[in-house]
Amino acid sequence: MTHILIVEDEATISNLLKMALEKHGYKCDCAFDGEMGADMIENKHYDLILLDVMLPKINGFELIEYIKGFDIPVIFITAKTDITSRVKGLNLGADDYITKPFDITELQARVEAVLRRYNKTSAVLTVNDLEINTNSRIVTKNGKPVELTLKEYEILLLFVRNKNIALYREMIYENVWNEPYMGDTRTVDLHIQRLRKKLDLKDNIQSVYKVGYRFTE
Amino acid sequence: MTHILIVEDEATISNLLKMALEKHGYKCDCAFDGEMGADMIENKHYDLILLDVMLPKINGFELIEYIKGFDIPVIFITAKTDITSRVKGLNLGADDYITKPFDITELQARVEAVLRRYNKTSAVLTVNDLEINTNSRIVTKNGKPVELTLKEYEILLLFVRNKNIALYREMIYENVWNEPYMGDTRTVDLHIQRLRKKLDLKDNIQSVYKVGYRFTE
DNA sequence: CATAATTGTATCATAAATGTTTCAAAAATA
DNA sequence: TATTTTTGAAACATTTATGATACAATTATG
Repeated sequence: MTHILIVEDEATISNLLKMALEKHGYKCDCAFDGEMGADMIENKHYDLILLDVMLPKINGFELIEYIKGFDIPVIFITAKTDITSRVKGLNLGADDYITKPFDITELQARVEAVLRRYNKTSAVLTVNDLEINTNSRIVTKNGKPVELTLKEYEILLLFVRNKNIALYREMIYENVWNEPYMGDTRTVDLHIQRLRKKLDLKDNIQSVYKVGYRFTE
Repeated sequence: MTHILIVEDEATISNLLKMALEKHGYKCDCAFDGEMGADMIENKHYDLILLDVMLPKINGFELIEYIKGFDIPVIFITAKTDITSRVKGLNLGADDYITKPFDITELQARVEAVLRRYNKTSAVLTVNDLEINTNSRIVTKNGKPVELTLKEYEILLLFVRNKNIALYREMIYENVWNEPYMGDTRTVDLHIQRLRKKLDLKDNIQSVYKVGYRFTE
């Protein structure tokens, strides 16, 4: 389980981040100021820190200095307008940054990229004759590349990362679309049908009546 | 991973350097005076040292003397006005120098040049019939030189160094332009179209719908 | 200072992705 | 088995992204 610490004083943003990341299988804790952040880092292991620059008590820059000794990757959160702070953050050793307001999908991609860089985990997911390269975003079936759209790709990724688990339509929708599921649409179904067709996954992607879908090997 | 030590007492400059270099894939540490620099060199391997002449405690000239035994290339940082120190530095064994205030792009080019000289790594990147000489900045296609503008050249370099990775527009922009990407412009797209046209890279530079572009062989 | 080269914006056309609707097929329920 | 509900499949409409071109603005160069 990958643990992420979110150091951010605005609860709205903090919660948004937490929800988005936990949906993708990360465990998140939140600290609301720099001091609290420092405390938490001391008492528990984290694999990644998301750090807002403008914090009460200890600010982001000071905290980064403090974190340095722990060898934990850091992604800075900063306002789009506040260029100088962002620059400063990177200087001090943040591994990446993301600007507010941010695109959740991109944030997730960056979190993964930073974690990959640190852990040297593979960027390639394999299921039978199916291969997903999360660096190049190229998907191959029996070695042959198959063009997937963004939604298709993200649904596939969700499935592969949640093998043998029946996923509710709601989960799928909220994970991929990053917005609340209002029910009664067939959008998810349609995309899954297209996925099945393109990758010949009739047997792997099973529909779970009244619930959603399940991916198996 | 190439490690660079920045020995510089002004945090602003130090940070600027670190940011610019880390964006281009170098890992940087900072020392804030000569003594600290000497310590760090003793305890860790560095591939290159950026060294300010005017330092507290031990000054740059003394430190250079000390470094000599380690066989690490050095680039001197010096004020524009202070020509004599520059000369002195070179005499003492600096491999290059850069004057404050400096142009980031030029600095990066010099860092690469010095590292190449030291490691005797090739200055020529080759992808199929495409050749990029990073010394002369001459790009040839099937042996024939092709004129590229600065932006085109840097985008191409970024692509060649990140083969088979889907790059977000934002990443491309911030790497090449060294400033934050505000979104919703077509600038990157346009330059990529020009690159494709000039070098006939329709197949190599693929657009990744809703994401950005990807360079493949 | 004038000219040329580069870079960036605006526009339109095209292509691709997405989502809704419809109807047929399948599954559950009684 | 009949009925209801859900899913599959196809066609269509809508939205969005990219390619291409022309032109404006900026920056370099002599």
